[in-house]
Amino acid sequence: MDKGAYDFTKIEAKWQKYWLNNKTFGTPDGTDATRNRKPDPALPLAQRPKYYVLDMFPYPSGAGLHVGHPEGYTASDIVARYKRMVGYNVLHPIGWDAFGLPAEQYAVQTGTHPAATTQKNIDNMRRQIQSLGFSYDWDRQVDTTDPNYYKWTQWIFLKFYNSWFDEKLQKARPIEELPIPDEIKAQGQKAIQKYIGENRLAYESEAPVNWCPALGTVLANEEVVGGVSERGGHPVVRKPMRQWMLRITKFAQRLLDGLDKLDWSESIKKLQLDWIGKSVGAEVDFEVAGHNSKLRVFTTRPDTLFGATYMVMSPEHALVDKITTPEYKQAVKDYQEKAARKSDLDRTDLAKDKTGQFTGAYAINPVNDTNIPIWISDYVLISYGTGAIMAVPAHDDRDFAFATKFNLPIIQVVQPGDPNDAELVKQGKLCFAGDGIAVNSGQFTGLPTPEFKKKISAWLEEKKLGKETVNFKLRDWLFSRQRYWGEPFPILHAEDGRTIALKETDLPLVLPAVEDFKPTGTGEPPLAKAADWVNVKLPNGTKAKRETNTMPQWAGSCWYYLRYMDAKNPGVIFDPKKENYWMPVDLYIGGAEHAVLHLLYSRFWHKLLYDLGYVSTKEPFQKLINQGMILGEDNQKMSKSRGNVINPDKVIADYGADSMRLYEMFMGPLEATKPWSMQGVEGVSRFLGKVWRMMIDLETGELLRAVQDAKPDEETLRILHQTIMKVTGDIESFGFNTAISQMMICVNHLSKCDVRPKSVLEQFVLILSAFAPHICEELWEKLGHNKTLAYEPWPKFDSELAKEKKVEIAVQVLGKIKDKIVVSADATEAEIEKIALASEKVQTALAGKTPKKVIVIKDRLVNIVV
RNA sequence: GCCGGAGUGGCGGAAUGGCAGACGCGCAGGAUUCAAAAUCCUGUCGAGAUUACACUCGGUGAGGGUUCAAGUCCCUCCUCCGGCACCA
Repeated sequence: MDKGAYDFTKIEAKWQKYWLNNKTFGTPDGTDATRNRKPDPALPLAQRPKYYVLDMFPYPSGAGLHVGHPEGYTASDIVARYKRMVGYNVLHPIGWDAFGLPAEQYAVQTGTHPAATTQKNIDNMRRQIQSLGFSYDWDRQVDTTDPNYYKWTQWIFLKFYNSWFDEKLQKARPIEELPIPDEIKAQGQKAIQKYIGENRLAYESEAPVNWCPALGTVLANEEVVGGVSERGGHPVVRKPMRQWMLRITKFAQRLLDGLDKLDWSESIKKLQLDWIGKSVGAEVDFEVAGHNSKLRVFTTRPDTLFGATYMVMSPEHALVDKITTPEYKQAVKDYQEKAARKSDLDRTDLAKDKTGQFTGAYAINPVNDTNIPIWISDYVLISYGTGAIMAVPAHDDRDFAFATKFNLPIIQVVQPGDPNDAELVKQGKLCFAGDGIAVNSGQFTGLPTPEFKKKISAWLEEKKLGKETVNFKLRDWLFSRQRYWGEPFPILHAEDGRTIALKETDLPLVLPAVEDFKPTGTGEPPLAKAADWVNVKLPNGTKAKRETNTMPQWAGSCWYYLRYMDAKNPGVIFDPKKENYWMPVDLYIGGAEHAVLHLLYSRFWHKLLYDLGYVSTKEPFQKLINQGMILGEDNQKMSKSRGNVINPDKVIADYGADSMRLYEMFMGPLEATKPWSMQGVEGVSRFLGKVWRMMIDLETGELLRAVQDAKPDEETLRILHQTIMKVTGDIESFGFNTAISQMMICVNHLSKCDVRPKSVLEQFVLILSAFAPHICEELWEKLGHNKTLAYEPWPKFDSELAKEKKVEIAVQVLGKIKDKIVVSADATEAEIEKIALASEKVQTALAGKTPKKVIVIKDRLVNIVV
C-alpha cells in the first residue's frame, strides 16, 4: 500500500540532485542593453533584465546552520524563484565568510590548522544549505579564506593605502594626485613622505586602543559593547599600540547623505545615523589667564556661553601639564594616572559618578571677561571634539551633576517655557537642557535659542573667537588584529623605518603555514613567529619585515557582493561590464545585528571603489530587509544552556525541507521576533500532505482520477485567481505568511471538489513552487511536464475573475450591526441602501425614526445614522 | 535616561479608518477503523439567554479624544522586546 505516499525524503533528494546536475540556477551575465528591459519569461536569461537578491554572508561555524539562517534564506529564495518566473535574470549567490576567531581558537586548543577546520565547516554548511533547496548559483561561491579571493581584499586595502581624501571634492583620489604644500616641499623628501603618509586612507597610528587580553587582540569601537568584547564578553582595556586604521571619518557626511535614498527600515537608518552622530555647533577659544595659550572647546550650545561657570579638559589633554599651577601638580598627576588605568568599562561606569580635579588655572570667558576655573575630568573624552568643554551646569545634565558634586556655581541663561521649571532652574535646583528664551546673556538676552545660536556664531566669527563647526561621533576604523586567521596586510616595514606597500602584481600575499597559533599575549601577533615569512630582503639588499597584524573579519565581508558578479576572474576584481549589469543589489536580506558594523563598513568600502571608478553605484544595497529573531519554544532566546535549540537537520529529516521552509515563512511577519513551534511545523507539513493527496493516488502514485482536463467552475476559478492575486502581491510586499494562508484556502476548496481541473492545479503548483519547490517539481512532473518548473511563466490573474458575484454586507444602525444582507457585487449604492432599509431588523432598530444619513461602503457595509 | 518596535482568543497570528479573530496550532464532539495512527466533518473570544436555532451585551494593554464608524488616527499612561548610553 501507500506506494504513492508523499515521500519527502526521496523527492527532495531527487530534485536537489537534478538542480545541481543540470545547473538549473546557473546565471549567465547580461549586458548593459538588457538590464533595463521589461521582464519577460520568454526571453533567454542573458537577454533579460537583472535582479540581484543577496543573503547575508554566513560564517561557517562548527555548530552549522541554526534555524535563523533558513528564515532569511527562504524569504530571499522565494523572491528569487518568483522573479525568475516573472522573467528576470536573477543573481542569487552564496559564499563563506570563513576567516575568524572560532577556527583559530580551535587551532590553539587542538593544533588543527584553521584551514582544515574551515573547510570541514564549509562542507557541512553547504550540505545543510543544499538540503533546503535554495536556488543558488553554486558556480559563484566565494570563500574569504581562498587566496584567489583575499588577493582582492588585499588589493582593496592597497587602494585605501594609495588614496587620499579631497575635502573640497568630498572624494577619495589616488595618492599621486595629492598636492604637496610648498612649506612641506621646502623641508625635503622625508617631510614629503611623512606628509603623504599622513594623508593615506589606510594609515598606522600609535594610539590608545581597545585591547582585549582574553582574546589576545585589539577590537574596533564597534566591537566593544559596554566596556566588554562583543564576542565573549571579555574585559577590554585601553592600551597604546601601533595599529592600522582606515579613515572612515572622512566619509562621514557621505555615509549620512547616502542613507536618504535607501529603501531600508527607518530604524536601521536611525542606528547608522546615531552611530555616525553628526552635531553642529561651534568651536570657541578661551584665553587661559596668565598664559599665552588658548583653550579651545566644542559646544552645540554656543548660546549658553554666558552660563559657562567652569571649564573641563580631558585628563589626556595636551594643555593640562602646561597650565596646572605648582600647588596642584601632584593632585592633577594622580588624577591623570588614575584615569589612565581605568578601563573603558570603569570610565563609562553605569553609576556615572563624576570625578575630577581642579588644575589651579583659570580661563577667561570671552563674552563677559569673567575668570572661571579649569578642571580635568574623565567625563570629557579626548577623542571627541577638542577634548575640552565649557561647562554650563544650568543647561547640561552632566555639567549639572559635576557642579553639584564639586560645589561650582550654576547660572541660568535659558528660560524654560514652564514657570515652575523656570523658578527651579533660577535657583540652580534643576537643569534645563531644552530650547527657551535667553536670560542673563548681555545684549543677547531675550532671544529664542535657535536665533541666539545663529547670532552668537556670527558674533564669535566676527571677533575671531570661534566658528561654526561640525563634529561626528564616528571614529576612524581600527583595522588590524593580532590574530593568525585573517588576511595578511600587503605591507613591508623596511629597516630604515619606511613602510612599503606590495605591488598589486605581487598579490596575493599568502598566509604562511605555522605550527603555533597561540597569541603571544604581549600584543605581538602569532605571525611574528613565522620568521621565514616575516623577514624579507629588498631588491636593494637591505632587510625588511612583513606586517604581522592581520585584517579583521569584516574585511572579507565588506565587498563579497561584488565578487559574486565575477567570482572566478583571475585578472581583475570583477569585469566592469558585469558590474554595470548587476549592481546594485536589489534586495538584501539578513539579521539586524549587522545594522552598524557590516552595513556601515560595506558602504564605506563601496564609496571608495566608487570614487576610484570601480563601481558605478554610490550605494551597494538598494533594499534591505531584516528578518526577525526566532526564539525557542519557551519564548526565550535559543541557547545551548537553555536546551531550547532547534536543529534544522532534525526538522528536515522529520518533516522535510519544504515543510521547514514553509513553516519558517508561516510563523509570522518576516521582520518580527517569534517563537518556534514544533506543532506549527506539523501544521504546514499536513498542508503539504493535503496538496499531495489533492492530486496523487496514494495507492498508485499516479494522478487521481479527479484530476481532469475539465473547465473549472466559476467558484474554483474565482478562488484560483484570488489566490494568484494574493500570493503575487504578498511576495512583492514580503507578506509570506498571508500568502501561505491564501494557498491553504485554495487547497481546502480544491480538496472538496470532485473534479479538479488540471489547468487549475498546474497554476497552483507554480505559485506554491516558490515556497515549497521540491514537492512542486515532483507534482509538475506528475502533471506531465518533463523539465523543471523554475522557468515557467508565473501565473497571471484576472482581477475580474477574482471578484465575488454576491457579497454579504453588514447593515449598521448608529455603528451597531443589526443585520447582514447579500447583494449582487455590482449593485449600485442606491440599490444597496434600498435593500438595507427594507430589512425588517433594521426597521425594528430604527423604531420609526427617520434616517438622517446613510453611509454605503461598497462591498463592506451600510451605516444608518439617525 | 534617550531612541526605535510591539501589546489582539489557550497559542502563532489576520484585518486599504468600514462585519475583530482570516489561516494554522491546540482543544472538544463526531465519522472511518477490530483498534490505533493517518484522514474527513462539526464546534471553539467572553458573559447572558434559550429545549434548540434565532438572540442580547461586552471585547484588540489602561484612560481620554477625533469620527457616521477606531485594533487602525490623536493625547496621556502602563508593560515587554531591541538598540544607544558621559559624544559636550
